[in-house]
Amino acid sequence: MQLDERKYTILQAIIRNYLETGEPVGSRTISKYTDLNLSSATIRNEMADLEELGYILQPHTSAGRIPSDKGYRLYVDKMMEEKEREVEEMKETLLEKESKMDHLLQKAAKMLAANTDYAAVVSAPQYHRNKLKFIQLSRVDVNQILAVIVVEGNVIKNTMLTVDETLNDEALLKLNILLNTHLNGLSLDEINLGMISAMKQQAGIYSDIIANVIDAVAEAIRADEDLEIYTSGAKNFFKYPELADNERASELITTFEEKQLLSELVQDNLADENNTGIQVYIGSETPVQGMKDCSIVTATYELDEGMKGTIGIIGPKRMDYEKVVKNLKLLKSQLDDLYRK
Amino acid sequence: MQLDERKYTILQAIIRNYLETGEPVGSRTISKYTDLNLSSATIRNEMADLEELGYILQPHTSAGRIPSDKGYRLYVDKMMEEKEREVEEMKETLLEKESKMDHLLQKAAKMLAANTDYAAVVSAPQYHRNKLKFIQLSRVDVNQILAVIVVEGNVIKNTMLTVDETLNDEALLKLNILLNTHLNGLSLDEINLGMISAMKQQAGIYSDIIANVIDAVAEAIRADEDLEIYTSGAKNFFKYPELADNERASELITTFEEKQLLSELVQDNLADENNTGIQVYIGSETPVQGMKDCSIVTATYELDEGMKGTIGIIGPKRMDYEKVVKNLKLLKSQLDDLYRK
DNA sequence: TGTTAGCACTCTAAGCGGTCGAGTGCTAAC
DNA sequence: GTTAGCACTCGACCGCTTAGAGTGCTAACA
Repeated sequence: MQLDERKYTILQAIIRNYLETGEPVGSRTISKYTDLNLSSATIRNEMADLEELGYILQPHTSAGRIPSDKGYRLYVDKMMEEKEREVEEMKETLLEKESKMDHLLQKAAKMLAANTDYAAVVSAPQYHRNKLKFIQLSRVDVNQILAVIVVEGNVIKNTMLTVDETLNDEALLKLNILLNTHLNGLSLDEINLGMISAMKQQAGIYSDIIANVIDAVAEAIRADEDLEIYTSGAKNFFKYPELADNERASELITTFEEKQLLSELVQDNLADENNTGIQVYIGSETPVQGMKDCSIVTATYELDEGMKGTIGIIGPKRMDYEKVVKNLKLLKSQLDDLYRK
Repeated sequence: MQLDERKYTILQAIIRNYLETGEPVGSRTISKYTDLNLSSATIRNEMADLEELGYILQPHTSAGRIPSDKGYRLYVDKMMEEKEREVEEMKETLLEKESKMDHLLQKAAKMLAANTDYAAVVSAPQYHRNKLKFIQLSRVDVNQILAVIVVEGNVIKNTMLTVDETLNDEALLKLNILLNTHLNGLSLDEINLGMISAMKQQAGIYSDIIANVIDAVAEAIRADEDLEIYTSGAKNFFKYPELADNERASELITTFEEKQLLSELVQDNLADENNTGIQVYIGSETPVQGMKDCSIVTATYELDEGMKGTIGIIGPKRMDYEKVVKNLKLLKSQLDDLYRK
């Protein structure tokens, strides 16, 4: 058996209706809902076929049908093709250029959640190709030294070091020069042990300081370890009865609170090199444990060469995919443009 | 009518039992539960009195009694007197000295939530008496200057400035000296407009840079504007049926997610100057909207002179106050000691 | 051959009445 | 002052019935 034009129209009608109501939909409803002018009996025959093909499910005998994951998938794939351009003309920068990245992203998540009535996730951009740009040690107090480390992409890391020996300004200057001449422009892979021990030797009695700074450098470069994730709209889960029962809600809230559990999602998204558009995970397709009853739609934005982050929406499987995709594309294009003009 | 010894014993028994079960407790239960050796009928009489006095409530005729806010309050006040010392001997540092403050506090919240089975809140310490300690401008790129600002208490703020004119190293050094000689050791109140314009004049064509740096300084000093709050254990709300119904849960989760809504709590706590111990808010006493059905227990910790933060537990009114107080005192003493030895 | 009307069947949700048990207030007796 | 006893109240629970939605199947129609 094949999925012909009419079957797809009926499937589409079932899904659209189910998205609205959240209730299983029956043959009579479809018979009126579409302009196919078919009786409920005919629809029933087609529905039996669609069920056999695996696109729809019956929760129990004598209930209406609901879309299966496979059904949603088909629907989403077809829909995505159509909606491609729609967004282009809506581009207008709603986001002012916030000075602080974290505020900006938190605000983006909030906006996304508010616009869609689903839960939203935004990950801070991750910096790949990370090279050290600049190191500076400064005296802050009689026995305290501040190390400032700047990595390509202007990620800044500060570390406070306590020094026992009162190291004089001249020695500090030397250390600064030593660090910068050796390390500038290098990536993590390029900083090897030989280099480090050479530097330590040159630093003499201050080799401890070098060791501490190196540690801080390593931490600054692989910043992806504590990937920052912003969320908003957890309360929206409660708007959809199929997610709001205690057990499920508790699981979702936990995942949402322990933001690191969402990192899978971000990783999965960024890993996909040639993924320029929108990614949709339906039900069990999800890379995140504990969200099997949800659908997740994500997009990747790119602030600057190599600085990629993820934005996403989490909601019930019967989410309004069109609205979600539109919102994500919009936000994506805004973020993409933000630092590029 | 007066609250005598026996009435209090009965009240205590009612509360203890209710804490365990979450169900209204009847006279027969109390008759057996206590060692007063009174029949249920006598208990009933006393309970009628306690109800008249406002310490307990009857959800409906022929149901058992549950404690009122006033009843909890009495119970908590008495309990607190007794538990004062118990904690002292348990002090052992479970928290390793984490290098990163934010990680440490997030971990503290997590621990608190895990130990108590309630939701936990931890606020990052706020720095009062804030004085500028150190400013440094460094060239990072041909037209990029990094400004590092260190405030007393070693709060560090970085700002990246883009400069049009290619300002040379000598000029940069001058600006550094200018900034440090004028501003070091000053608090926000002490930096006035006259001072700023004098500096701008001396800076000549680089007055823009001074202006930008001053802005960053102002932001660094009043860091309390974006008070950082860490939470954990939102899922625990679902363990208590009286909080887990959709509407209430949604409200709680929202408050918990929008952490800024919890700032009232922190402010309230810190404002109370001579509050050295534990604060308990029962039901409607709460300073946080949307937590009227909860009890909140908080403590204030002090990392270093003037660096105060708040830790707290949010749970149902029938929370295990003894356990909660013990845990908070423990964590408080750990945090207090952390940077003091 | 595809479409449709009709019918018997299934299953759920909702309403109803009865019963049970926990708990109360009151009264009278100790 | 304490207690036993009793009538009363009220919610939880159980089983039953009913209404309604929706199905699958069959037979008739174009």
